[in-house]
Amino acid sequence: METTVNTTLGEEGMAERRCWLMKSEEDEYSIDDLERDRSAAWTRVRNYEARNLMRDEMSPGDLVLYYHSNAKPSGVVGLARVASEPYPDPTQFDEDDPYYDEKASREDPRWWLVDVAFVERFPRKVPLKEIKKHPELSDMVLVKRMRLSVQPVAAAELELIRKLAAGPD
DNA sequence: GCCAACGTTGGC
DNA sequence: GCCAACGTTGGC
Repeated sequence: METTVNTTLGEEGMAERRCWLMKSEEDEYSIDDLERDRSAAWTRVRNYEARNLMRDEMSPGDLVLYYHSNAKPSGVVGLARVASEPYPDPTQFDEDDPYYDEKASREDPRWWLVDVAFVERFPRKVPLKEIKKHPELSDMVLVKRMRLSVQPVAAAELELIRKLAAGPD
């Protein structure tokens, strides 16, 4: 019997679970930081497509591939999960924050986010280069497009990357 | 650190 | 509503 994410992680509920990939620059906020903090508000996303996914599509419990961008090499380093309902990104209201948005108001927030919780660090990083080599992963948004820091991932893609993370081949 | 890709802004 | 200028992402 094939091991599935649901059984290995003991997820509660049988509802259909969506999967995601979220990028973070390794020296900005790494998976080590997330493990230390246990969870984090995914602040300062200022891209509408990424916002829409967090605001409209994510559900608590959804699994998230944690991706280090600007790393050596860049790649998927672990697993997280969506840990809250969407709520307004507080940094948009903070005049001292570089991501302050003067067009946003508390009555009409522009930027939304979710909390993300640490699940596991993979035994090894799966580099982007390796992901690009796998025909089964050629439809990933990560491969087809650049510059989208929050993106959907198929369950089969997530499973394969977890397997690759257990060891090459 | 370079620079290509590409999303956003703003003049018209 | 077009599109050039601009700014940012993110691989390398």
